[in-house]
Amino acid sequence: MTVDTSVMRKFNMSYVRRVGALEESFLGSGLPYGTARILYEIGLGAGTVQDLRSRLGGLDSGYVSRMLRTLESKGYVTMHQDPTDGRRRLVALTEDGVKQWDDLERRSEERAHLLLDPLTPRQRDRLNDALATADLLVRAATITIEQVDPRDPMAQEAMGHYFAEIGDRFGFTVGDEGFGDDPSLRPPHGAFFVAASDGAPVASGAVREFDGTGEIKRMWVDPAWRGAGLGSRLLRHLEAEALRLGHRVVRLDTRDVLTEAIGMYERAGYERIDRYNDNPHATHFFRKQLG
Amino acid sequence: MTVDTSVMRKFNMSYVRRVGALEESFLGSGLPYGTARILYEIGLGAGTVQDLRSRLGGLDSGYVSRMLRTLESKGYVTMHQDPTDGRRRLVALTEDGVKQWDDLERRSEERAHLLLDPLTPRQRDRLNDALATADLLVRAATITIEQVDPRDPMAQEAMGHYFAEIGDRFGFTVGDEGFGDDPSLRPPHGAFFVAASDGAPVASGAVREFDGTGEIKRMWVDPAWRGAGLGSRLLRHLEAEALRLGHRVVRLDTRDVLTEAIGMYERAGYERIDRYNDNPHATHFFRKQLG
DNA sequence: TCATGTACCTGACTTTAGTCAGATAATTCC
DNA sequence: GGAATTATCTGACTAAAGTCAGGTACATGA
Repeated sequence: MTVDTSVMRKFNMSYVRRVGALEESFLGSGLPYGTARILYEIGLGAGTVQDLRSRLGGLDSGYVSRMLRTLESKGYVTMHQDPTDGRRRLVALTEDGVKQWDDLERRSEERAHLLLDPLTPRQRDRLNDALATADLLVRAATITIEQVDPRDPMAQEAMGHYFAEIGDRFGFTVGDEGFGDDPSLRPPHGAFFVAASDGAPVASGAVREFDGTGEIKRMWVDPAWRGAGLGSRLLRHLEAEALRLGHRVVRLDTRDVLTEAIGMYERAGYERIDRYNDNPHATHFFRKQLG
Repeated sequence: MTVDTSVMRKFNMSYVRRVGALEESFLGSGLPYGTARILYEIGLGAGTVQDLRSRLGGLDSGYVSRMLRTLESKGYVTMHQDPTDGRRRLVALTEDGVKQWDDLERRSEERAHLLLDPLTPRQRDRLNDALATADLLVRAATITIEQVDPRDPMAQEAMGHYFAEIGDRFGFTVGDEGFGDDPSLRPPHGAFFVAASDGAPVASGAVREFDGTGEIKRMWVDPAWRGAGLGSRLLRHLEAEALRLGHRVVRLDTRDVLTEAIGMYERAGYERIDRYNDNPHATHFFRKQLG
């Protein structure tokens, strides 16, 4: 497979040269780049030091600590012990810190204006569309699918969306049953996967054993992400896991209203079968031979 | 006028976080970022130290000199005196330097692949389209229109394109007449403008005095740039200059085959008039009241 | 031909960015 | 309740990035 990277590389070159100095917008604020980024992330809503570090891509803990000390001494942030876990420290902007943050915002805004203002309204719309598309696809490409414990906060959040959506779309709400913790979705006979972008779950799915064969459960894709090929990617992942767990066949159930999902299953090689369980909300049943 | 910058800013955030590390591709090469960038630019065709500094955005001369010394001691570049100006030094890659450069290329290529490979072919096409559109518009927005002497290399290059195109499209070639140097396009009664992107001319145009009123000449827009609003922008610029030169009226001639140009003149408020000169190739004549 | 300017270089310096090895206090797990 | 783990901090360090003040050789224009 040959993939042409020239368009992307050309774009990177020229865009980074012109704008990539998003970084530069942090300069001139009197704060070094790293420190300004930290201040900015705090203003964006980082609560704990941990949170901050993960948002910034795993910076050294000592390094971050030192920068926080700098910001504290300048009077931009205050730090307090987290009441729910005494090891953690909560970070917050002071009034002066908020001012600094606004200043960074303003600079960033100015920078964007410098580029957008010379364009006609039609060109601006085209540029917005192009950037939004590129953003979505680049995000989609950098999504990672990871196995997590179904009790993990990420998994819980994903299932929360999943059930909320079902409740929303079908006029019923789900109680604790099936949400909190379902051991069948955990090893050794099950597995739960979450696809995350920027630390937020955007899709989830699980495999478990049911009646001697593999079964796919909890398939959910964030509405904003549908049509980006994420569902199929996750499905392939789940099938591979089912195979690893020793199944040659997987089954799943779904509902007639979920037409996109049904189309996806069919494209992925699933065939309609008769009802195999007593799920009252399911209307369609599928199976696929693996390997 | 309120302009929504949020899409662009969101894009910058996420793109720079993921890819903006075009920079990172320079790392792992054994060279620090700055030094690697210098090596890369030399390979791209920088000839003199001066050239290099301007391409890199005006770095400190001492800083660049020191990095060149490093590259020289590693055997990646050689430096010689410029025979045409003994103050200048010419920089070139050695064989080892070319190897290093290829290595940087490979890394940059790998980085792009990392992003493109997870996408489906259709998604890749969409991303390519989006990035190409964004690239064009961003370039268009950062174009600067500058007044130059018509004898300046930039102006000559632009006029070369202009006449080549006319020769190409109308089956005749133009001799020296009008190309080399036309004093009427220079101050005090004329002005020549070039719009440049990345140092290459993409549009040109001139104002001069003819028969007591202003006249617009040498209007040319690079074919790749048509439809990006560049022509109108340049036209407004030329009109402002005509006004500054004391004219209340500008005229121009054009040819019936140039339908885009004619449309642009009409949208800009030009009205058809009778022939006012004896240009054998002109078929349409326009005039506009300024101020 | 001489003053002025240009292109590049050297040395001395500062600030940023980042790493690594412990230390400390709170929490979690048997 | 004690051991292991976790979240954060401190200190000591290095390399990279960048600035500034001269200095030298060459070029240019009156």
